[in-house]
Amino acid sequence: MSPRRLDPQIRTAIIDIAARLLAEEGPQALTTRRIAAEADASTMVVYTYFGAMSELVREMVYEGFARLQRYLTHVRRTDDPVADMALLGRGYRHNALANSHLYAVMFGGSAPGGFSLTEDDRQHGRYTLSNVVECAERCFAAGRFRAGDAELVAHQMWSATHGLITLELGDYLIAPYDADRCFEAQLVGLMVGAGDDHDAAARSVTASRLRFATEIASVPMAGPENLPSTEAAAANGRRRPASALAKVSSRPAPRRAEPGD
Amino acid sequence: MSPRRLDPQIRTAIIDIAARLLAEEGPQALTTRRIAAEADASTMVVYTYFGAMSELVREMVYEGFARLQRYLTHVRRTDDPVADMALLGRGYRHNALANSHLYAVMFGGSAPGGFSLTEDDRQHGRYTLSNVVECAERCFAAGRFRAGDAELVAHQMWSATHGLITLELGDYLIAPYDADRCFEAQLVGLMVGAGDDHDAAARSVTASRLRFATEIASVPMAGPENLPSTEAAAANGRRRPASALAKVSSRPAPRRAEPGD
DNA sequence: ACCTTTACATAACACCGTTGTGTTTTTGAA
DNA sequence: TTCAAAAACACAACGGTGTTATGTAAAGGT
Repeated sequence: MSPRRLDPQIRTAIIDIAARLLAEEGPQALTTRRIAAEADASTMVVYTYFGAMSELVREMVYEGFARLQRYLTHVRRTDDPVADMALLGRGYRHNALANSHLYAVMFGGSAPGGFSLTEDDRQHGRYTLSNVVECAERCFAAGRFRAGDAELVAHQMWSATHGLITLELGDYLIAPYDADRCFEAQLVGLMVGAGDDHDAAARSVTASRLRFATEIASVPMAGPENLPSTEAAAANGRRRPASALAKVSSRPAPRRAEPGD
Repeated sequence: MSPRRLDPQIRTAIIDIAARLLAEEGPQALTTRRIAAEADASTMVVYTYFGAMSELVREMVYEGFARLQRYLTHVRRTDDPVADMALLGRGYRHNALANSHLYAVMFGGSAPGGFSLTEDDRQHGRYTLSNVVECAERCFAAGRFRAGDAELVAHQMWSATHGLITLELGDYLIAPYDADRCFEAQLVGLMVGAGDDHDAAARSVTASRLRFATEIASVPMAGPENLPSTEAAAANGRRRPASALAKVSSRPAPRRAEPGD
């Protein structure tokens, strides 16, 4: 027996290409033929390296959860836990807007290539809530939130923020009730709903706005090349291999307003 | 000149079939060939009657907004406007769960047949908020909500409820933090966040739960046959024309828990 | 050097939305 | 009543999708 091994660099290159296509041109650009063309290969690469298109999408979903987690873990624990909580919300929204197409896949919005979330995938998503749960407990300890179930509070923060973001990505929030305005109001409303005093909540939300630039926007976010099961392959200096059909790309990803004011 | 007119009954029959396919088998069953087969016709019917698949989807989206509006307008205006507000939320969720696939299309979740929302479509969606805005104003007048922007409050109610529903439809909310529990907690949290006293909010939310059966669950919701531009055609007694390939249908729409407990 | 196992390319299959190409049917006017 | 124009409709095709069968070339342990 003497098989022939897969090239891990090709695997990461495929993920890189797919992530770029999803980010720049949306889910309808995520086709096996398009990916193969960008990689100067045949459509078989998707099946030899991932088994199916949906598994390739799943790899990107994992990367998406990892990025979200990275943002949330960069929120510092200060003596104003309500401001920390608001900043977690800002980080969540920042990640969703920076990777809007991927966010839609992660939370059931779109399903390119027949992809569907498994229970394991969803558990990855719920795991990121642990940051919020811990922060809610600190809000309890500080006497800012009404004593209760921290995990339940975290779910309320999550669902409300998720809803605002999906409406925003669906272009449902327009002036004068644009996403930024609704988000700021929602942050205060969530803190008050959890038990905080209105004026204190407003002050903490304002404080979190100032921390956004240093704790969220500046988080080093490497490209999709370093993924799970990527190991080395980063020592290689070249970028992607300059595809044959580098067509002028229909439209270069619609510019969206950044959340951090 | 002497053209040949379209049969309005066929048009409504197509919409009926498409709505049933979407509801029972999801967006992936909404294909021109499948619709044509169910209608014992060729795929051309979709194009002669609707121009394109996306326009047929648009008709169903309009019906979806009409149903949502019908639920919301059946919430009575009582002397407990906070309970009215909570019941609006229950009606919103009830409609979303009863027409989950359609709800996903209405708010950007899925896009069968290359459908995409136009600004006019979204305006239909925003219009249903007027019920909530009016209710928020009554909450202000009753001294229950902190004085402010009724439309902004309505947006907070909307985005939070929408977020919980999309997470619920994506199977992200599981025990012990299942959708019902999160929703009840969210209702109270939203009212408190808008300025209501916690105990008063809890009482009103509980009161709204009792009103659900009579004001929401019992709303007469006719099938998709009476749609805009349907006019008569209802005088016809027959149902759909018993398609040739009434295959045993993969799975009969997953059963979901009802919100009104 | 060999031989097995696998990667890979090519082409095909079944499906999709859409669109030509005819034919059939309706319908207002002569 | 007859006629002809215009549109509905069926059929088949076109370009696209994910996936798979088939053949070939290359890699690696013996």
